[in-house]
Amino acid sequence: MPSTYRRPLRLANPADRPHPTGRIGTDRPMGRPTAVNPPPPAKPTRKDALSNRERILTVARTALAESSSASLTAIAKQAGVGIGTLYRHFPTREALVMELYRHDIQRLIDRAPELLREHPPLEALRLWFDEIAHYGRLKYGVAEVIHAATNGGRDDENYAPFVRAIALLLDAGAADGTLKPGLDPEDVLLQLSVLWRIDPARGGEERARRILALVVDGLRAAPDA
Amino acid sequence: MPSTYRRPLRLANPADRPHPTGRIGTDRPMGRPTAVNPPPPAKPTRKDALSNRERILTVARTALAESSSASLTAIAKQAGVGIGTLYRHFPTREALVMELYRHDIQRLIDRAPELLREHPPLEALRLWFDEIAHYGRLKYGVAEVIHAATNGGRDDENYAPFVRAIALLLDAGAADGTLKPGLDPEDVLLQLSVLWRIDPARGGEERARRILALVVDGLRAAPDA
DNA sequence: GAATGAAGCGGAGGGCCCTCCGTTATGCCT
DNA sequence: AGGCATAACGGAGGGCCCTCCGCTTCATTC
Repeated sequence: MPSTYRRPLRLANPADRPHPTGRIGTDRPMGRPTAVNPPPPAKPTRKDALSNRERILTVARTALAESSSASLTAIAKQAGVGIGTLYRHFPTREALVMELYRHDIQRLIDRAPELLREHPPLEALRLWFDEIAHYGRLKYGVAEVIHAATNGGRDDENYAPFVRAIALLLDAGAADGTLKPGLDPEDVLLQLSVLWRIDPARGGEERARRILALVVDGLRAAPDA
Repeated sequence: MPSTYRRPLRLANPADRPHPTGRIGTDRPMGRPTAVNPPPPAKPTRKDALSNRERILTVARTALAESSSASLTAIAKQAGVGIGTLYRHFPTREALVMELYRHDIQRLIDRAPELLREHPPLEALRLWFDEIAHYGRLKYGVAEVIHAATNGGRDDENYAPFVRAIALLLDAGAADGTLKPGLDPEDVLLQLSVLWRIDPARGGEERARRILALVVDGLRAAPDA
């Protein structure tokens, strides 16, 4: 019987909070970029580091699947690694979760242009939203992206592509006149953040769909113009 | 120099979390209701309890105004009261904040019927949203209400009236055909929860207004029906 | 005014988050 | 092979949240 600790889940003014910085792979003065040399989230070069990273991810995947609020301490322990190591690899909880969802998120991002090729913009947007609503993992993935970005994390790594995907859809809709022109993709992204506040147990999916439909309607061009 | 603790602000599946229960005023077997006898949030009867409660509120008001994420520990200490006492009075952080915002929230709720008397429904809804966007305190107050409710708190105490206020506006709009019929007020409330994710520092107010405008448009009756 | 029982107090205790930094061990170079 | 610089490790430490429960102090009764 674990404990009865109820996770904070604070509701703080974003402006209050400092912001974290990852470190792995950054210590190196980074001589001439060898080939593929993505900045902070670069995969560690040392063998032990790499294996640790994998181990953490494996453990985290199952642990977080069971209870999305599993403690990092527990994950570290179960992965046989010090808490400091976990943080070295994933400077924030979001970073860890993001890594787990990265594939799903990326697939979602890729879907935007695909859908646009197969459907008219408005329809594409609808379908895209549907995918988000349908796959719980995507919902939480999206939530993480928004969350990280909102908290001043400047987590452009994952945030920017997402915004671009939305912008793509919005622009297409603006071009053919079905959506309002000049919409801010970040506004829309923010509206999606509602999704993770929905209790999935109590008619979650249904509610999610309803709300997304409302959002789409809000984005449509005013027909009386 | 305080500390560098970065508040969790977790992003957990609501279903994972147990839920708290207040206690003050509930120990008494509550004989025949004396007159005004609201259930749990009843004001304590003992003199010391009452003064403590006031003291906590006073301290909390200024502390939270300074930094919306002030620690409860600090507040308790500053109020010259044990942490246990603080929790006895306000079983959760939301409860405390809610109490501070109670007046503002109540005023906002009261505004709904007032606005409906003075304006057509759609306009009333717009104005109501404007008030939320404009007063930061309301924004955070609203956030707390939603937050508490969303976390299975069944915090009907504050949640229900709010939902009713929205329902009022929606019904009026449905009646005169400017809003969609059959809208779920809780869906709308949930959409408002976006507001507190907006960083107030970076063009917050402007963004809030934009998004609220989108929300309203989403609620409007489809003119092509 | 004393007795008494329950409301209320308060802080220890368990759990978590995250940072810091002394220690370890790996990759690379000679 | 041996040495070295340093990437990476890991856990102590400081801070926070929240619960539990023995002790204190009102308020009420006699």
